[in-house]
Amino acid sequence: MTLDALPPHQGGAEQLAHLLAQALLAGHWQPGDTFPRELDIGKHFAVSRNQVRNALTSLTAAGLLERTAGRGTLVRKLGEWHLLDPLMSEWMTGLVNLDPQLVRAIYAFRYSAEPVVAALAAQAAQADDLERLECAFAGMENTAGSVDKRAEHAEYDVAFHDATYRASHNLVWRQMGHLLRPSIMALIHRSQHRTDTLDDSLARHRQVLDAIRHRDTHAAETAAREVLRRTAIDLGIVS
Amino acid sequence: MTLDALPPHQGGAEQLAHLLAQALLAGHWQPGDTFPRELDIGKHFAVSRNQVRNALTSLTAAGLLERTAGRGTLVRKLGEWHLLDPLMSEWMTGLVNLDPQLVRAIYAFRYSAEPVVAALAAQAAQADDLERLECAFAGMENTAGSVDKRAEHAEYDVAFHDATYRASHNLVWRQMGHLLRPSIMALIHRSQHRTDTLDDSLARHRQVLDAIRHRDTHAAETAAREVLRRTAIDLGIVS
DNA sequence: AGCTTATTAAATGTCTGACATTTGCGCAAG
DNA sequence: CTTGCGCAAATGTCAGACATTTAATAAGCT
Repeated sequence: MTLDALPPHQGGAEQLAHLLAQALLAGHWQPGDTFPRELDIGKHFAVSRNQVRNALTSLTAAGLLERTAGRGTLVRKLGEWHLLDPLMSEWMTGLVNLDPQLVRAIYAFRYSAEPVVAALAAQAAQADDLERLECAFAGMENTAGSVDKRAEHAEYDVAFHDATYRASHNLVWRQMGHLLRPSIMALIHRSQHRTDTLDDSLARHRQVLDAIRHRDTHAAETAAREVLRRTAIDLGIVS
Repeated sequence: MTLDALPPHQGGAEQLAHLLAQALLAGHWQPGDTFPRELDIGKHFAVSRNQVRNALTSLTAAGLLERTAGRGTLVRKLGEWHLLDPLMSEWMTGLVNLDPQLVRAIYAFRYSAEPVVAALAAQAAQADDLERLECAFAGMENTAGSVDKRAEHAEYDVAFHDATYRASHNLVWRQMGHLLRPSIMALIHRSQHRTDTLDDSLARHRQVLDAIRHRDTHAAETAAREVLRRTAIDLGIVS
């Protein structure tokens, strides 16, 4: 695979990393392939070798590439990616053609984890946590239905789930909130956003909120599971 | 805080990063403090500015530092650390004075997560997963009791839990296995390793193994919880 | 022919010095 | 007291040469 198919870029090693990462995530290179050389990348995008090296350092840290002196740069397979690296979430967000295997894996994780997280949140939530949750839910309500507010709605959706993870008051769970963004963003492109499904989604989210507010761990657990059942349908994972 | 208290190092930006990271994790600098400048670090350890920059790049990616041109390098607080970065696990492993808040947070995560993971493993485990689990468990048995095999025993302990995460056959859960190593290694230094507690720990691990082997999700869930109750006692989190 | 050993080419890694850019501070004019 | 200018100090960037590792190739010996 060559670099010719990639769009131009404008300034900064971060953007270059973003560009190359999205190409890798989209499967432009097969695992095991040799990635273009530093100098070639520099020529193609008209950037210095330093910028290229900085970008490739990020990709290597994220487990997307494997570099060894003399041999070159190899593309690693999906199983080796560091999915929990915050940079990965950034790169995955907004990517239309995310590997279905990946979407499914992240969903399966959320389906098993979020009920537990919601239960923890019901135990540990403070006043500010509830405020965040309510604010996010209100935003979801206000942006529901309008077609041109779909992106905004997704942001509130992300905020709601992120607030749930934060409310667990556990450092580890909290950082996992990064994974939500790409998962929820994938919803925008895959779901039809019919009115009745949106209402259903809102109702299930409200039950999570209420359960956490009433400190009902069991209800929070089942409500979170119900939200994700709705999500699975919208993602097309189950009919 | 100065660099004078740090041990010398020998070659490689990775080792330098390891050294500085452990100093940061041990709390040698307070959050908000300004970290030594690149040139000073280079002088002190007799390495080039390149090596220093490479090391600091890793620490920055892990959320330990925040660098801005002109201002300098600031130390970030514990809540900002990227605990899920594999490098962090490497750095935390073998650190004697790990922040109790961190040990507790990781333990709380495991206590809520591992029952779910064990249940998933009971559903999804294949033949090779069972083999890994049995091999690790056998290693734990063989190295129990002997004082000079404590490190080896811990390795088998890590392998057992890691095999459980792997057996869930979920890409996200699997990567979380990194967190196990520092958590379990902390056990070595904190627990008294009396014979009866070791026997008890082994018995509970065996129940997890049996439950997964028999594909009993509920039993796996409760057995994993029992293992972690034992761990909590050994960690001194509960009496 | 087959195996071992130099040689060479090609890629990433490293060093060095200079320069660019950003930030915070001091100082002076208004 | 505020504003603006300029200086100093820190990280960021660049360019070029060099070092190191790796794989392939050719030479040479048995």
